[in-house]
Amino acid sequence: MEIAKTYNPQEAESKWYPYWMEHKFFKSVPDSRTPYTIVIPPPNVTGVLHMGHMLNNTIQDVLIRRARMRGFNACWVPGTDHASIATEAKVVKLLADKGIKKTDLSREEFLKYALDWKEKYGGIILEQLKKLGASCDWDRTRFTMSEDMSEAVIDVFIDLYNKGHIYRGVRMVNWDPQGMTAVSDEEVVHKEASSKLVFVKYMIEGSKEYITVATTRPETIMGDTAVCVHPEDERYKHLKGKKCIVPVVNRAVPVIFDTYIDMEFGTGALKVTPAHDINDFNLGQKHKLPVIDALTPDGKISEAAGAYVGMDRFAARKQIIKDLQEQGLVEKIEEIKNKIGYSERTNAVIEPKLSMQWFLKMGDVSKPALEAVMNGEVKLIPEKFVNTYKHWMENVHDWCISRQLWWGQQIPAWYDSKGNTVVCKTKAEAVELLKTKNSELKPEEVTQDPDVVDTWFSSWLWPLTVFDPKVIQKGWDNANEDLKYYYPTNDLVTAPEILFFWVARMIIAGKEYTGKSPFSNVYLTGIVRDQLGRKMSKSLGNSPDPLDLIAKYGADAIRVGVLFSSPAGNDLMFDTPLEITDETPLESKYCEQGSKFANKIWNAFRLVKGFEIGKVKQSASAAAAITWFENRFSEQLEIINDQYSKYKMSDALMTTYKLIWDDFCAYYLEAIKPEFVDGKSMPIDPETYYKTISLFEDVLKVIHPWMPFLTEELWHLVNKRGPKDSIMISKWPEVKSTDAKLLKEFEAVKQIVTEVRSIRQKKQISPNEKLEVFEKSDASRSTFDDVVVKLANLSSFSYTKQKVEGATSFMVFTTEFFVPLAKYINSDEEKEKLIKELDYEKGFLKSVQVKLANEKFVSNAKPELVEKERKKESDALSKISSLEEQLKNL
RNA sequence: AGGGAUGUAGCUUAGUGGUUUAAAGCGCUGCUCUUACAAAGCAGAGACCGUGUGUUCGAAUCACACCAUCCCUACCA
Repeated sequence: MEIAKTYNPQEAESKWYPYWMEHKFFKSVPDSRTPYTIVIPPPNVTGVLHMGHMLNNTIQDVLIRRARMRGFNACWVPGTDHASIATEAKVVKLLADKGIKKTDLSREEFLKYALDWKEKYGGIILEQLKKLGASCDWDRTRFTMSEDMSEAVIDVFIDLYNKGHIYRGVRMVNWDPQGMTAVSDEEVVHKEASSKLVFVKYMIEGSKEYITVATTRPETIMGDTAVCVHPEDERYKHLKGKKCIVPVVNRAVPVIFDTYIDMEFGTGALKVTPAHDINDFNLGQKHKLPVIDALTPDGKISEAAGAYVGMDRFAARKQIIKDLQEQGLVEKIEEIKNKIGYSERTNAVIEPKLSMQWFLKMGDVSKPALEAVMNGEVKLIPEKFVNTYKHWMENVHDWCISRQLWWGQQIPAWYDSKGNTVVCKTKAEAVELLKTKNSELKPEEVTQDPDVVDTWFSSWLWPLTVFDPKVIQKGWDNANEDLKYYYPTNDLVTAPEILFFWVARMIIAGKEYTGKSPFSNVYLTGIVRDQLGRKMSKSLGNSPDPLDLIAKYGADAIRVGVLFSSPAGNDLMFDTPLEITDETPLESKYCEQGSKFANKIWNAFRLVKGFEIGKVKQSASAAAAITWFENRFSEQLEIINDQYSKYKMSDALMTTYKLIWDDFCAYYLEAIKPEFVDGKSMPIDPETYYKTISLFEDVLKVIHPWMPFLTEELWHLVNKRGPKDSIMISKWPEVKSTDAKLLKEFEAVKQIVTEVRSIRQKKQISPNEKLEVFEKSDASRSTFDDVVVKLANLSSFSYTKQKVEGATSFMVFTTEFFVPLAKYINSDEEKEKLIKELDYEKGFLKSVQVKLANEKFVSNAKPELVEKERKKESDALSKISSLEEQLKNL
């Protein structure tokens, strides 16, 4: 069979993913094995795969594939999140394009459109994950708004309400005028902006005097109900009891005094707009001021404002400034920097707005969740996030959980016409309950709250309800087999930015409903940035489409590429071009390294496959190489396992990479490779051949979590396989005890080989010319002599008790080696080399001797350390005397 | 404004008081198409570990200050 010279990833990817699916290798059902479980952070139904998903899901897949091979019952639960605001916005826009207004539709009609949209587009991202090789149990695919999952959300709402954790009230909330809904504190992104600070004159009633206030939001002037100054402020003390005239609407409002005011800022006078600023609202409460809501929910000037009605808030701002300037009421305008809140979902400027909302009291429920992280029940990786977590949990505000949307779980609160409220599941129950408060109740007047709950109020149940949606109703003790088996899950892999949004809240819900945290470890990935350190985003145009990268380099290469330099919690500076356009080629050195690695392994296979088995005896070098590689493999595997256990993913990958490239390919395969004689390969002995196949299989196994497609392809080529076989379900290799002395000896072999190669390089001696090497030692033979002969291409490797004349020399550890090279020796070069080495050794010796001469070191340092230094000293001395002798002989 | 994190070769990282005078991968330079792989092989150059001051017999590693970058929290109109 002709084997392609280069690995073709596309072919393997299209072959093996369907194979895995067909044989249900991803599927998990409870059994007697120990479970290993990951629930996916459900991507939005509106989402498409981006680099963040790429990183995140590769890590999850590596963890789950390795766990599966280690004999755990591995279960990775996939699914999507309904994303209220984003999805509703998408559907509203889609309808608008068809000329349909949301307000023209009934709730049911709208939800039908939304569901259709979800059916059509909501699964795209999951299909994309398959291209990556994600080994999710697709039979368990969940959706946060499916009927059973939604019912659990409603049950939780009712339960928490009955426990007194949920309340309804008028509060200042973050209003998204584009999404036309409240959003939580966590969904507001504050960004620095340069704004105009407008100094506006407010005339004092019945006087020609005026007071100047500074504002960045002139469009809220119509909502002003006072001007506030500091009671100690000498400039304004005389205004006590006076009123001033609000411009535009010419309303007289009181001048009030409060220590809240910062006298230094602006003019020390603040216009008070209780409906549009949280602090003004508090001031208004304190001073019993009226509230005038000057804005409509969609961010336009309201009827109540009395002027500029219907104008957009930003247009109104400009217009008002212009009009005030014309009236001579603007004293000056300054440019200032301030922070402006934007909606995470729609990017609209957030408007503080008073409104009636539902809240979850966070005080009590958050305590067990804080404790779980502090006492190590939940480990955050890296640990540095514990501080951040603690800070947030100790300063947590009540959570606004209602959203003025239709796409989501409708709040199970019911009202009558007299202002009574009950919380329960069905209208029938509500009627009964309301009757106890209102004896004249007519069933038809009972209405349900039109709002839905925050999406996070549903996804915080994710690790529970993906297994048993009924757990809230039945209680943890009656949970189904799945939940009992898989919960608590093991690892959660997610981005630090949703540590509070989601992770903290899942712990809260887990603690509340099962008494247990939903996972043991939370691995927080870095943020994927470009080479300038900017977060990759659509709007910047610096984010490559992962599918394009996969098409170019192959999925395995990308998986390896993104993890090569991404330690936990540190951002990943990805190296694709700064601007992704159709013209610039999509290039990434990281991915290239990944694809070169795939090709390297592929070619190692080609070599092995080309071996011809013959009736020959195993060579000494092959036997020695096998022993060495078995030891080396175990030694490195132990390190790799340890790195995994510490979630040092990049390190585990790098160690694996070097084990394969350097040890397996560059040393092992070179050592066992049969000789070429007269342009023909000699046959290999069966023992070495079969051992090599088995070692190759071990090597494939340890890289399989990273490169599932390539390894599956080779798994089937390297040996005969049954019809249902897969490397996916093979066993992760065991660590065996290793011979440290032997490993150390081979390190010397590597150095000898390097030294000989270096001599060839310097003397321009062809790699084909065989050389002779002598080791100055009392020994007469050691295990790896034949390996040295082979790798360094020697005619002989022998031992001598005296120095060899007419030879160049080198040292490995403290042993001297000679290479007779009479015709190549150039004593000047030799001298130079020796002097350079001698200088280094003398410098080193000095640094050691300084330490040893220091009495305080000798008396204070641990005895074994002093011993070590003495050993260093004697080694250096022996090297120096040997070097000096060589110099003398030249 | 407050809090936190990070700063080690051109890039990405490892190293958290003494295992050679700082390690690796990529990149770079030079040489080699040697029959698995030029998507390769071989060799080499390259960092006084952000800056400064301390603690210590000894500091990349600990402390303090400063600088830079990033993140989080906060109502400065």
